[in-house]
Amino acid sequence: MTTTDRLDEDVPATTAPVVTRTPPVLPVRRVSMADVARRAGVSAQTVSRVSNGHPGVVAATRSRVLDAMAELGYRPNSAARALKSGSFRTIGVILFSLGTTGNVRTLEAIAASAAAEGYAITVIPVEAPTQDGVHGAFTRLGELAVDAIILLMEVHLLDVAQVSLPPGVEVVVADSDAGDRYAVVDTDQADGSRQAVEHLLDLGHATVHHLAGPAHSFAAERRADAWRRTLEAAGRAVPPVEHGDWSAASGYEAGRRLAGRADCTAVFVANDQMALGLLRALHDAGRRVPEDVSVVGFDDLPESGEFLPPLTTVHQDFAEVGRRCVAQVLRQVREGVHETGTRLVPTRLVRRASTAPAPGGR
Amino acid sequence: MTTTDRLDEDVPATTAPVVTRTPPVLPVRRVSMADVARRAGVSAQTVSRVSNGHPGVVAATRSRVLDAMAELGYRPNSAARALKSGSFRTIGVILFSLGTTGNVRTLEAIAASAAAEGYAITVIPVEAPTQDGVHGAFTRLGELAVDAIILLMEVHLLDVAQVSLPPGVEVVVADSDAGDRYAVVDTDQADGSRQAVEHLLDLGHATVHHLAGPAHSFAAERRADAWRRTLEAAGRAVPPVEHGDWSAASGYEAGRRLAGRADCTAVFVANDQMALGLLRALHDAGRRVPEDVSVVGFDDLPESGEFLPPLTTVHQDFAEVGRRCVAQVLRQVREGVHETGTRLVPTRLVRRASTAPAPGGR
DNA sequence: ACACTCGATGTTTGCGCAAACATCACGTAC
DNA sequence: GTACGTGATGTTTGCGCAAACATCGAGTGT
Repeated sequence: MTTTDRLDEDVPATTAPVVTRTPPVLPVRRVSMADVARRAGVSAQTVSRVSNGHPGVVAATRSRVLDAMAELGYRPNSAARALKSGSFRTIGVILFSLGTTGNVRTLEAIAASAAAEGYAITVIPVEAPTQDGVHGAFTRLGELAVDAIILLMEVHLLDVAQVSLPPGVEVVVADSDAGDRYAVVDTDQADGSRQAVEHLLDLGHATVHHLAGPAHSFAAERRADAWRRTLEAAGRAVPPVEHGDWSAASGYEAGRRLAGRADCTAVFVANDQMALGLLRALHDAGRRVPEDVSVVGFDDLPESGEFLPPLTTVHQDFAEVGRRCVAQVLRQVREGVHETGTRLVPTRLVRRASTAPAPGGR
Repeated sequence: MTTTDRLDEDVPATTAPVVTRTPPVLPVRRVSMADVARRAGVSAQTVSRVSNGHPGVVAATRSRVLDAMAELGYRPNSAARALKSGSFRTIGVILFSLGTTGNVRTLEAIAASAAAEGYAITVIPVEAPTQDGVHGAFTRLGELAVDAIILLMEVHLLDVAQVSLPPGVEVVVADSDAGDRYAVVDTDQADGSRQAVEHLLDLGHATVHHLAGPAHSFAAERRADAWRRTLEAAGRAVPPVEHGDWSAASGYEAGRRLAGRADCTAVFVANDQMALGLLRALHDAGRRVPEDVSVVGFDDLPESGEFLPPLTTVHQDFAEVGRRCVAQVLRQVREGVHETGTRLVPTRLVRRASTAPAPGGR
């Protein structure tokens, strides 16, 4: 330790755990339309009209009502409004985890798109059933105050988690395969993988190894499938697949195994985080990237361009996926139709410094 | 290009943009308690009692009602319930961006804690006012169907975004400084920074450079302040500060500038993403880490252990921050008290491979 | 000058639910 | 046998809002 003490005394604002209480302002019944109406000397209906911007209220009356609203601090009760209108103006997003970049970025786009449409987003994390018997509070999703649901997970996991979607609520699915039952919006996993593998083959590599995601993952399967098909279509050998769990640490482990294979000159990694770990494993094993081994990732994280070396990867347009999910689900809600089928969002390869011609050519 | 065509034809499920429509099932008025009551041959009130698990319903009646519910697919209308009870069982989380790891991880913990308490989370992204005049749909936060709000941003940004918190709603703030007005839960930024700087000084570095976050950020200020104080308390020179915007790319830029300073043997970086870019900049400049330059980050991302080299960093317990936010805000809601004051969540230094004794000792 | 139109505003009503209160059928005490 | 308690169930009511309908007054055409 050096000489400084804790610095707390100098920064009282953040460190003093002082708790002041203001007395419970006792059941302050919230001001209702009737209160505003009384104050403004009009009927409740007129307040409603002003509140909703309906026409047919003369300017003088309108401003009198607005003044009353401001003085009383009126804010409409959305429960009552929802009860009347039957709509909550809210979309539920069900997901397993916020731990993956894809989910988060998609959620962000969903939230932004929904806000632009005047909808709020309710996030519903469902727990893996690995937890002891106690399930999350949302086994009864039916009670959620949402008009529609976007499922940001694989459909079959719903069963695993022992939750069932409420009937009569519109659903759009991302990141899964259920185009026969639901409207699905997804990244074009297959085409992105094809681009990645072809890029490596074009560089002269005899074949391409693959570090896949977890076995049960739909996205991981899609990417591995497309990798295999592309190799087969080009008449190349299909090396055994390595599996990770999407984490950088699992990428490191798999990378140690791959580094040991002398024939491994090119790796297509199913996401950028695992690619990060793989890069470190190759570095530790003395295999240079890209001189000895070329690496392509999948996702294009904001920081992938700062890896050592900057990572060539498949760019996913999470924002577009989110936007389309919202557009689709709102269309279903508004038009009252239930649609099925899959819409794919294109991907594109971003070439950086982690890929190079095969050592020795071919 | 190699020989493969697009693979689409082989994977019809994900690629066929077929849209089937089922006819709008016309105003399917949702089944209400009255419907269930009629079916079960009881009164609506009895249905209500069963629905809420109230005692005083004989077993035979109860099961008759439950059967009717199941047959009709009844699910309670949360709008009506909220209208009666005055509570939505929902907490709003207001944030600027889901682009920072801290926000996301905290949000995740908030969602999990809230779910455990039977509360849902509504995410409200507010837009930076840099957008042309059009503000988000949530300028009128007052209409949100929430019982309380957790503010995951700096309070003063509310003004910047021209939104104001609805009166009468309980608020808890994270990642900001407003302990005089609100209950605040925050990471102990100052102590974490102190640990980082002292660690570097203990390793024999004459002083420590700092790559700070954006100037307007509260967290960035706190970390820079503590860095400066710790150096001053140890009687060391305080080098000029570099600034980034939290992104890895900005870390690279700042790293290029720092790499040019011969006296720079130790850098405390305000977050791990910038540290990633800084590592690459040092590498590109031929400065070895940790032999020539030691680097300490802040956050401890899941992948920070896979950087090249694995990053020594300050671990933030985002999950604990989230949990405390929920606990605090629910306490305020349930007990009807408004509290102020700040609670700090401790941090700890995680030592990995990016720090080493100063070159040449001192 | 009269009937009539039309815009501004007020009144009634019911959304689904759950407290509060009412009723009803038993059983028990004396 | 009468009175009364007890527990199960039914009835009434109103939460806050906004459609639907009612009313009212001022203008318009002839």
